[in-house]
Amino acid sequence: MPRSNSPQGRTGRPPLTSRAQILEGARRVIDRDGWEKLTVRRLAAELGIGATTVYHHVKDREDLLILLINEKAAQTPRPELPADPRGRIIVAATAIHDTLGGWPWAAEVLTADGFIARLDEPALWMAEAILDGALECGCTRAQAVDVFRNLWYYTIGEIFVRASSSGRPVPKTPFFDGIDESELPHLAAVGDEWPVLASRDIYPEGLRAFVEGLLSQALPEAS
Amino acid sequence: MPRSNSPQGRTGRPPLTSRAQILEGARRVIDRDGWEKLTVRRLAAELGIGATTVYHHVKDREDLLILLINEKAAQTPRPELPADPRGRIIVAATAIHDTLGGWPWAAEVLTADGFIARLDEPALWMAEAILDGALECGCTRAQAVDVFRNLWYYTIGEIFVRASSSGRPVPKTPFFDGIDESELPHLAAVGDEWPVLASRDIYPEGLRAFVEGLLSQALPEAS
DNA sequence: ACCTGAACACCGTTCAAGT
DNA sequence: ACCTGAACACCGTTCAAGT
Repeated sequence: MPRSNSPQGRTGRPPLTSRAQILEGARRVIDRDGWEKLTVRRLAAELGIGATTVYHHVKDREDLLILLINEKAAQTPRPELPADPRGRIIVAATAIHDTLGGWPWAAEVLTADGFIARLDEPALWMAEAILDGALECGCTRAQAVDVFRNLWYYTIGEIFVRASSSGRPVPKTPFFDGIDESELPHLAAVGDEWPVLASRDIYPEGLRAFVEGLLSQALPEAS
Repeated sequence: MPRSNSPQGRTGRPPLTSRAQILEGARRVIDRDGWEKLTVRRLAAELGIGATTVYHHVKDREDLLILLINEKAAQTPRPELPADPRGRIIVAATAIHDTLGGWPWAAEVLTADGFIARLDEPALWMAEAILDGALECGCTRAQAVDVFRNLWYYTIGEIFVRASSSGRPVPKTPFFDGIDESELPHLAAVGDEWPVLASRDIYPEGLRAFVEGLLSQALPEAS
């Protein structure tokens, strides 16, 4: 796994494949076949190289995904951050949500512990903005990190559910079939309405509610 | 995939393997080798049968996991539900969290759209309790479903992150290495403290904050 | 009706060897 | 230094055939 910006003294066979080409091929596979089909072997086939060659340019599959995420983040323009600190938190969390919404596979890699240390600066401004907003609201540093983590859990959970729901057959009706009405009256009452209700996007409102709750818990006597 | 409780007129070769034996074997594999190792082939090997035989008793891998979840839920005792409706929401969500915390693989299957319709009654009382609590707090039915979904996203997100963090090498220090201090001052200030802060369990407090936020948003003028 | 091995169409990763 | 095919150790699932 050589660095592209290696020191002067190069020797040996010149590279035929660059890291940039690998990332480009990965993007092509994702765009054409969907991210489930992005495998090391298929990527190699796309580039017309041996599967093993890929391992000379990226450490492993996870490394490939992290590189792809950082590249994507670098290309995504940052939204304007409002003056209101709560607004900044909301805008930053929504930016995470929107970015990952189109790339649900990224969420998979981003659940790993310490993932945040592997991200580059363009991907980290969102975390910074959330910390900044929470601190300006009066949170301690630890509380601000808690706010970030809690919003992260919520956001990633929503994306996972959305990701595994899309591309599935529409749930059949009757929905709660054979449910015990006396034991589960409310679920029975919702019944076939469930799929309809569950298809609504509630992230923006849920996020707002969560931010309110987190801040008022952290600062019970705020001005 | 024959039903165990099939009607009287049975003919042909008697079954050597039952669905119950399959689930038992699956539990053994999970307990001994970890859930990542629960594959159809390994399960068959555990039982000393051909991999293809498994498909006579369960539809596919996902079906196997759903059966396992329903079995687990049936064995888990239900906690006492407090009289306070908010308390009921918290207790039910915490029960989901605790149950899935030990079975992170279940979360994978439970993100699928319409998964809730495939659960049996013992697994559904938690959803019922959350709806019940929200309705008693004055929510409409749609709002109550929103409360459930939002808490579900948060809970499943926390479990995913926890699951992929456990069993990993402890993140190296310095944590945010080579970070741009002028661009990301708060992240730089947290620095090596991040892994310590991130290892704290914040689910209970986050849940409480979220419930507060959701209910006060749904009922702005509540008594 | 139930069970089977063989086969299909894949995975990620390592290793010794070639250029 | 870079690239390779072969190999290792797996996957889920289907299908035609056996008992």
